[in-house]
Amino acid sequence: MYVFAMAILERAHLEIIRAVDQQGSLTAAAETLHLTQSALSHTARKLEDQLGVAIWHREGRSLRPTQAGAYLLSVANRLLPQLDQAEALLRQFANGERGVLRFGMECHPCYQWLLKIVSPYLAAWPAVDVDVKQKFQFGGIGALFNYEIDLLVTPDPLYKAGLTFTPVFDYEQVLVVGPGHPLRQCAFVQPKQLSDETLITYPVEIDRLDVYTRFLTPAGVSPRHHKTIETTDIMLQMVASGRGVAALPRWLVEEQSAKFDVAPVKLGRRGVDKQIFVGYREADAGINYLQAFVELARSYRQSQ
Amino acid sequence: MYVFAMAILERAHLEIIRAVDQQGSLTAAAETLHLTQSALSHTARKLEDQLGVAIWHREGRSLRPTQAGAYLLSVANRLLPQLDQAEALLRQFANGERGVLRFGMECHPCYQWLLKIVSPYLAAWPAVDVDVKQKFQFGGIGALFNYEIDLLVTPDPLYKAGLTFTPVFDYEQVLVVGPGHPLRQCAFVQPKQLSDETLITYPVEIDRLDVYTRFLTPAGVSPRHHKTIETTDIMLQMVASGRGVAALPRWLVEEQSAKFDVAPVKLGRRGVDKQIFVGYREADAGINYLQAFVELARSYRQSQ
DNA sequence: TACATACATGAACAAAATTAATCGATAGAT
DNA sequence: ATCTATCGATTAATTTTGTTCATGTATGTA
Repeated sequence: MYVFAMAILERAHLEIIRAVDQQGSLTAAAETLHLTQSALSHTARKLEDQLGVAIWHREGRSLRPTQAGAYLLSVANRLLPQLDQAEALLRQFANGERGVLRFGMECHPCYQWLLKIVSPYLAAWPAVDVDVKQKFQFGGIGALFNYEIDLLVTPDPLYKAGLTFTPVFDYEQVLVVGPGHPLRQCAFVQPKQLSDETLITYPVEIDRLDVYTRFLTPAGVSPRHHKTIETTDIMLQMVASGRGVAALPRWLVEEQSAKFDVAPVKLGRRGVDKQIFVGYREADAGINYLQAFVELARSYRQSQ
Repeated sequence: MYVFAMAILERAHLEIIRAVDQQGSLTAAAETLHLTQSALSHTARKLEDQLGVAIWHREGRSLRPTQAGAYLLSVANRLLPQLDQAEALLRQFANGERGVLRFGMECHPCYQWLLKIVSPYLAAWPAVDVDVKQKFQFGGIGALFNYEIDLLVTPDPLYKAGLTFTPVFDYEQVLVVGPGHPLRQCAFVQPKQLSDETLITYPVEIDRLDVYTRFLTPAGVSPRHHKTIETTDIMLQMVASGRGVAALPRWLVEEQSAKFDVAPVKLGRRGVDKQIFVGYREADAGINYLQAFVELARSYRQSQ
């Protein structure tokens, strides 16, 4: 394995130089390296020939490092531990103990959900790092295929060859109203009842908003105004102060009702039920820290 | 060359990983490494098998690094330059451009002389480092044989097999007297004239002091007092203030006479002439930065 | 002087890495 | 849609390299 004509110094040479220094003789070094003395003698001489420098002074039957040898020893002591560590780390990669889990998020409630689940996961997998990305040039599915992310959290699974989606969270999408809102006491709201309201949503395309696709649009209704807000907290603040109504997961509203004076109202008689899925490449099914995340997510779903 | 069963990651692997990243494909990498595409493909696959980790995702006809691959790339970018630099430095060793010249000093005037000559030498050989040692368990010759030092500067050459000595400096050892000293006007001093004096010398054994071995002892004379002082400056200060007389090289006294009010007096009618030699191992005769030092020293001798 | 120990050497052998030839897949051009 | 150039994988043959075995030489020691 010579790769370049120029490259002479191999890892094995450094191992030999270090072993000879530690053991004090070629023969002893050969033993620790599980080789014969002859093999080391040959290799050492060849290295010296190629470098054009003596590495040891031969004085009778002992080897004393030359200046070049002393320098090489310092190189060996510096670089060999780094190579050893690299191999150890790769072994962790191989065993699936170490890795980076890159999440892609396609919806705002997904993000809220991930926050809850990531912290027990990190505790269980200390050698795994987590990264979250939210913008994708070719959509979440494309990011999965391009290996930009490893897990996609989305309400819209796409059953496509090479990808696996698993439901991890069920929730009901509800209307959120502020204090003293006329709809607050209703068992449910009908589309027409929003035609005079200001609807506040996250800033995404309308066909990705369930209030539209599964509630307003089928009934041919539009709200009087439509405002977009980035963050959930501000959105709830707006609703609590009577500036409009919003559509959010019921669990999120209930969690935040202690903080903001808001109440959930069912969307339509039947309600709007949603699911969040995680998707990953089938090729990655064997990565155990990835599987572990999916399992953890599923177990959370059971417990609710 | 496998050395350990454990060691997998070789320099060549890192070269391949770096080249594939830089060139963008196996085929292009093979070209820059002067190998065939097949060779790289084999080596890469074998490495992945041994590590148990994929280094690249194979997507159609392109290679995209996996997490492990990205990590290995960072290792390669960190370690390969260090290996390259080590080889470059060894090449300098091989060409005799680089090295460390370790001096051993066996006499105080030798040290004074070395100080004068080292600075032009360092200017001429910027890649050579100089180190000076003054204490030796088995004497200067022993230090030479033990490779503790590379050059011995001494007034006492020992023509022994394996060593070469060259005279590099001739000087006259003289008595140094202070202002108003009765001997100051004499053309020379005789041993008896020192029997009432205080003699100041460096702190070494008497049989290594030329005032004794070549002047006082042959005449059976001893000075009244004998004091020892480490440093030349303090010694001259003592002499200048009339606390005693000393024996030093004439050139040193003349150099310092501007600074201290001292004068040289010949030791005996004939004077005491001395030589400084540098000795080195014959085995090192081929080291050109060592030869260069000896040459430089000799040329200084000529010019004086 | 004999003996043990350490490194060097040459030839034979074993184990690799490398190559050549070929295949299948893919992206881009016509 | 088809063709073509390009890329990586594969197999078998070849070459190179590393290792061992047996032996030699030098050195320090009982």
